[in-house]
Amino acid sequence: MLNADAFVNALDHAGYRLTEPRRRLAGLIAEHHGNFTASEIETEAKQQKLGVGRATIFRALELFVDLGLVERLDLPSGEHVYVTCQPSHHHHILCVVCGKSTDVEDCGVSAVAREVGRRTGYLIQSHRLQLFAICPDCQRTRGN
Amino acid sequence: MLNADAFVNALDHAGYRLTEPRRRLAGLIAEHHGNFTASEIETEAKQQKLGVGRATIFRALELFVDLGLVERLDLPSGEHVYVTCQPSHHHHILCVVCGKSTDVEDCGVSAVAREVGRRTGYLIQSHRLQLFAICPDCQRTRGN
DNA sequence: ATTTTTGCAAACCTTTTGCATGGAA
DNA sequence: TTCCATGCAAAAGGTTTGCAAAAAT
Repeated sequence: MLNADAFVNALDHAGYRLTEPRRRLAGLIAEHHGNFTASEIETEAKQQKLGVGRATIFRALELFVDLGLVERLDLPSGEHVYVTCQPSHHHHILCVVCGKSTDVEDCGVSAVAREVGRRTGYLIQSHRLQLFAICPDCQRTRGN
Repeated sequence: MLNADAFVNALDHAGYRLTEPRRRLAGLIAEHHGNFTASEIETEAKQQKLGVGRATIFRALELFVDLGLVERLDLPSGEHVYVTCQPSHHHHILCVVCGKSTDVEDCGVSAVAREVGRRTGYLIQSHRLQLFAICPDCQRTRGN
């Protein structure tokens, strides 16, 4: 979980202007512990009368993705969701109940990728692993 | 690579009607060695004057996905592409140059998923691995 | 001052849906 | 003949873009 300052600092550090809309969106995003969609952000911004337009939301999200603070994931349903994350190579595990997302370090996926490359003759450039699961909290709640 | 008959047989076996639009789309899809988008299929259908509507294309693709003959993947760009595949659990390796797709068996990913589950306390439900690479043919062609 | 950023609205693209017609079983 | 499937056109989402106005440096 990142706080709003992390976003603002990253913007500043990368030479982007620290505008009010960006600060407000940083605040909104930082409040999310799970995944979120662009339109959820839009709805929240509207409810809280933050006065930021749709386009600005998409532009800010793209910016945060570029800065590596946010990642866009594709659910099996095809829906696009965003999650905040640390800016390093990693994978994501998503709770299918509450939507919470956790970063996962490599855990051997790279080795698997390398192995597949050897077997198939493909020259692996990159890989993505997505895990869908039930988080500890939701396991307790639902008695699984 | 599946041929058009495989699609037709699968439809028949599952009790779906063997209509002309479905046969034609099966033929179109079978011609694809790499990935393809719904709108590519639409364009091709239009060029070849197959007389199948957009809606029918989406409905047929959904059907083929349900039958496990086609899978929908999400590229990092967010674009949705389809690939033909064998109906069993597996992963995909996509050539970033020519778009060709190859099925990959497990190769240890399940073990990784289990390991992650143990470490994080999440109860893993499913996983997806996508590999982006350069296929042997394209390696030769480009002298990599 | 200068340049970036914003909001708005419209455009765009992909996918879905309603419904009358047509075709398979 | 009875449903299932199709085509069309419209609707529905989600995302991007053009541009003049506003804000940050």
